[in-house]
Amino acid sequence: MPQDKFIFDLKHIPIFQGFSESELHSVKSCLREKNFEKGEILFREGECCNRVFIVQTGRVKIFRTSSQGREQTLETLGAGDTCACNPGSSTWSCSATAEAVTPVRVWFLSRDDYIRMVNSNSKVSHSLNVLFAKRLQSFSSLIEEVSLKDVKKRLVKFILDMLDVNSSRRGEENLISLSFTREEIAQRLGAARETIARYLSELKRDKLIDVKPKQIVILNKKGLESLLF
Amino acid sequence: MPQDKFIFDLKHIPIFQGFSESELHSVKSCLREKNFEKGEILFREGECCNRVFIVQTGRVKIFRTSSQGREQTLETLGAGDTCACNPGSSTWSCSATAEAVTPVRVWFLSRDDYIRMVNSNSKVSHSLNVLFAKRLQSFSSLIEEVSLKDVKKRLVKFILDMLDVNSSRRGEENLISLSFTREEIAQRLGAARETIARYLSELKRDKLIDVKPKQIVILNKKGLESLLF
DNA sequence: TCCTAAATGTGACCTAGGTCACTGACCTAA
DNA sequence: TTAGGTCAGTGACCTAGGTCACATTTAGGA
Repeated sequence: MPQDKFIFDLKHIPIFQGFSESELHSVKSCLREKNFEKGEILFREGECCNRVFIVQTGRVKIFRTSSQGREQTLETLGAGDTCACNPGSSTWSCSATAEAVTPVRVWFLSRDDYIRMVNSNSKVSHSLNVLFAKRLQSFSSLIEEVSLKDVKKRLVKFILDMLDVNSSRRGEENLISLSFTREEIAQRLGAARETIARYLSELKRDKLIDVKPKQIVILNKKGLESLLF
Repeated sequence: MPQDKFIFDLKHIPIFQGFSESELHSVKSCLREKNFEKGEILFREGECCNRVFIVQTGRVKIFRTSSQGREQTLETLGAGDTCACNPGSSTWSCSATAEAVTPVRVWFLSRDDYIRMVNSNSKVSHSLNVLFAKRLQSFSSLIEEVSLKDVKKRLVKFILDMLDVNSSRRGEENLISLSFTREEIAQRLGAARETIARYLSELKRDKLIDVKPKQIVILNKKGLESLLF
């Protein structure tokens, strides 16, 4: 039954955790679906921010651009992630740009429905706090990394983080299947593409990792970890 | 009447905006006061984060430290500012360190009282949303600046921002009374003390500003603004 | 299967800005 | 008044990492 499936899906979106069936039904009535091609822009920095997005499938990067065209990725959204501004903000202008890195399917909510939802259900407010707090945490780490750590450390940390995310599969504890290009990694770590390529080569030369197309194999996890300090 | 004064003070704290008298009274009953000397630590990165602070007077810097001892300031809190983590967080460990830059007087709230307050009053949740969203906005700008802008641009932006903050006094539109040391500016902008001194000299040489002890005079605002792009 | 475009590796070069090492200017306490 | 501490300015030096240029590999389409 498609109706039930919808509610089933919603139930697994973090921001709707703990919602009752009836609350989910009222959420459902506001949601619309939309698809974006790879490379399409969901919203642009400075625009009026009149929608809330929830990613169903695909990956979205949120980033800022310098006047010389360099990009810094602030966060990468995957399935279940929500991109929402503060409902009470007077300005409502987007502080960054969002681009589909792969084909993307999202649910979205108009600004008015969003405000209505927040006001009518205090659980939403609570969920938003959790969402914002997590984002703050990750922004704070990003600031520290970009400002205080060198690119090699950032890259090693990135690899180890990816390993944690990927380590679900048994028997492949040391394998990362990489869905990011070097360019994407560079933008996320605030570095140049070439620098990332260079350090990957260096780590390979030092027998800490092995680099294959779309894959990284960890050869010496302890060795990598020791580079973080 | 000191009692009334207390409530009067609370009414002007952004996080308690829109609270009724009785709500403020219940807030009041949880708050305790504490003083910190200049240089004292309010809390340290990694510690269990078991208090919420509201600054009454003085200035507090929130920062992270690299393994080599360099600091990056994340934010500077002044009178009325609140420093609170997400009440629902499972971990509750501070992601940064807070230090009194001047003598500081704060109100604080225990973790338990904080959670109780958030649960019993949905306005608090809403205030937290606003607080977090503002912080996200400023973190996001900080990431962009540190990662994509050179130090000179960051410094010019800092000067112009200070000018906005200070421009309340008539007849002194072009004067900034500086309560930050070069070191503090450097930490906030993610640069070295010497680099800040050098660029200040450069701006002075180029007749854009004049630098006096504890003061900066803007000589050519348009000229400064044109350096931002 | 081949062909083109995108993704990657690497060498050469250059510069922003960090670090070190001084000097001088204040300020406060004895 | 002086001595010690903090703050600020500046020169010398060095290096992480950005940019440019090019060769090479990989991956989808037709």
